[in-house]
Amino acid sequence: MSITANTPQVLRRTNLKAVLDVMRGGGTCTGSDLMERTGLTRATVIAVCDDLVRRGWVRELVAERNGAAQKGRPARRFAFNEEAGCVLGLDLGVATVTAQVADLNGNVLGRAAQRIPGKALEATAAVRLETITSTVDRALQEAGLPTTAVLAVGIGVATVVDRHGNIAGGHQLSAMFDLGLQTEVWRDRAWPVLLENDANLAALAERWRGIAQGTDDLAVMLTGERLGAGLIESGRLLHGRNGGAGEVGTLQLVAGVGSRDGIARLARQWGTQALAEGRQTLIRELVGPETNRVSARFVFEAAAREDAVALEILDRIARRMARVIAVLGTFLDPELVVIAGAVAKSAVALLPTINQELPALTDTPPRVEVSQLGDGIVATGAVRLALDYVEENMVSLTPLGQPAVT
Amino acid sequence: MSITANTPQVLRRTNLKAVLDVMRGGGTCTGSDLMERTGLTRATVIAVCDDLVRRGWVRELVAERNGAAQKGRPARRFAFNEEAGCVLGLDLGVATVTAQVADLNGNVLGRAAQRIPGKALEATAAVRLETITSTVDRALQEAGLPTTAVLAVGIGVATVVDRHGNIAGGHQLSAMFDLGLQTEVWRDRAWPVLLENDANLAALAERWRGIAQGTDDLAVMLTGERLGAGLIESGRLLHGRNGGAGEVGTLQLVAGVGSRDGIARLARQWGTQALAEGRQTLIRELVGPETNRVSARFVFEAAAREDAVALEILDRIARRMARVIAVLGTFLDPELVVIAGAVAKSAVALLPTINQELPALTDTPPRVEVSQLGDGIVATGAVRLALDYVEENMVSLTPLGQPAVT
DNA sequence: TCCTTTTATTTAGTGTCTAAATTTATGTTC
DNA sequence: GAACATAAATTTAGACACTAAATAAAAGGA
Repeated sequence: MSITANTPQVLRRTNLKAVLDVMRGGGTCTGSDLMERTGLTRATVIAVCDDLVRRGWVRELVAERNGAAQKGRPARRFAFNEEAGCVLGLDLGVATVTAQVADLNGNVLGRAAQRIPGKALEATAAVRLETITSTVDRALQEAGLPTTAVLAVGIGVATVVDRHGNIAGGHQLSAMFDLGLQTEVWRDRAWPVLLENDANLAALAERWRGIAQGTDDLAVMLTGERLGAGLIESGRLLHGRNGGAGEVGTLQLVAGVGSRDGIARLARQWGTQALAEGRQTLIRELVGPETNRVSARFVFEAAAREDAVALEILDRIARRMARVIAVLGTFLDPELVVIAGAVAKSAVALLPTINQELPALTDTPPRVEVSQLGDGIVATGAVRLALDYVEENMVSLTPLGQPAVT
Repeated sequence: MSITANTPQVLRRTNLKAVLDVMRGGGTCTGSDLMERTGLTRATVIAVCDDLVRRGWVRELVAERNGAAQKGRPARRFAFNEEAGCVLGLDLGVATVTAQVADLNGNVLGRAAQRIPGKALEATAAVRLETITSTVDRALQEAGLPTTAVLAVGIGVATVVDRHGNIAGGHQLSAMFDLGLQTEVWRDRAWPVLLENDANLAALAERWRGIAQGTDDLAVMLTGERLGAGLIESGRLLHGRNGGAGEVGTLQLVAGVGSRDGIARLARQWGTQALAEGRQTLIRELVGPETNRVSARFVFEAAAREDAVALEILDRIARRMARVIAVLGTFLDPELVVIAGAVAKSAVALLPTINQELPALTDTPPRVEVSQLGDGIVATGAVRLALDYVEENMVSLTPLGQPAVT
């Protein structure tokens, strides 16, 4: 069991990959472009391209005289064939299933979302699986693609997943998501299924399409009902021994530092408490006189209107977040911490307090930003995860509508 | 700028490396052994071995009839040539310089240690460099090796170092160690110099020769006057954006959680305090009546003799360590946390309390152990760092006493 | 039409591997 | 000791993948 390369064909595979890496991400390439970017000779580059076209990953464009007068023999133009297949990104929440279908450049071709019917927490595995499959099928239908087009499926779940994609038992919600997605379900569809923690996928998403582009060291706090962090160091996700890395929610440190609860739950909790104490606040108006069912939204709205009680709640939340971020910053030294999740939009209000608190808590406060990616963040990360898999294994996968090629 | 492989020679280089990886770590190999371990054919394996012998990294042993009667043509026997060069591991402390010389299997051939003359904190760069060089030369002399035998130098420093081996400015002690070791000093000796944080090297050492062998996810708390952690996830050191990962000392969280100070300093501090308060304790006897200069050793010794005040101090230290370990465990999910450093031996006394405290602080308490490596831990890690470099670059380096080979 | 430019393609040569045949150096058996 | 068995090394032939250099193709411009 060691790093072995044997046949000369390994060389070709390496070069196939090198050329694909250059081509991917759009734009057309000429042989000369590829020579420059890969360092290979023209003969090799063309041979590799022909190989890729034959395999279906690349298409050759008809030589179009493109504007500017060009001397010399026209170059053959190649482009990555983003339609050689698609990937699926799933966000399995406690109550909702979200699916995205994307082509191999990551362009979203279809979306679907469904609630788990009935009481989500009590749903059986069968009901859950049924919902997942039908959501996937709807998204594929919208994209106009058959199940055979799917090259990989990335799935985000709200529990601990180790680095091999196995759900770690004994954790909160672990039973709920341990549905045999990798092996049993979709066995007939033969999809490679990649499970990952939702906060980790949020981190992939921020680095791919969010505010963390170009950042190799970051933490994304995915907050809502729960609180979890996705950690990327040197461009790689951190999992820890059992996938528990970033599970800041399980930290029960001295009062106030630990926080099993996300921003939304804290806002609701403390808002409800304020009402129960009969305090004078706009939250009462927003909730209505009849009930005490505070939602996070009401607290943030009241705060936006300068309500003192709501502002105090936000202040408490921000201080708690600052503490968690300070610890993250000290232990991992990320370049950037992103606050993401259901309440990200409202979280902008927390930034001033957080940034004000941080210097007192750590010598090297990280930059803190709020995510702009919105609801689809986990599904987007799941798409990225699936794309990573496909890109890594392209040479051994068979693209859509192509016979197997050796 | 992309992953490129071109000539068929790349294949050979990969296979050279594969064969070396099998051979390294002692023992002799026959062609058949290598065939099995690398998956290459006999013809290739022999060709690669001949190549390695020619380059000087491998030596062929005289065919010795080894005990058991062997049918067939005797196999040629090859062994990694651990004397093809050596590496240097340095531990630059605030007041002391420690050097180890090791062969390419990591066997220590020479050691030396020297104190920085005069007041260490006030020593000039010139004095410091002089001490370093003379310590190195002594160690080489003991090993009986010329400076030309050195293939790489690993250096541990007690400050923040980023993943490229650059000392991050603006940190505690950063100026003290930023001596131009990589470029200016030893320019004439042309050694590759690899700088790394001391706690990180302690982590490498524990994984190589210590209690963490076979562990891919671990944290090593290097504690003494300072407190720093070396973090390994999935077998790789974590640095963070600026190398600050693991600098738990800079954490100024709510009372008691932060800890700029290591175990030794806390023991001294709290011991001194107890004396100042005039409490009845064995520490007084150990220190002597004349003075109040408590050292950590006295506190631990008093505790070993069941002194109530000393035991209370140990309890406080253990609780503080438990908090830091709990945070580490929660954020990074290591398999193992090792307590190392000057006070490691005494730290055994802390284990019961730490293990008792942990479950209340985190849902997933890591295993906690005490290092057995002793004083040389950082230098050992530095040797490992240098070996890693040499092993990675073996194909492009020139071993001792060999002409350059292409 | 001829020249220049840029690119593609072909050809010859080299390095590396595998697979199969051959040789070598031993032990075993009669 | 000759014949046989065995395990390993070595040689040979063939397959690939690459480079480098020569050749061919497809344009624009004088």
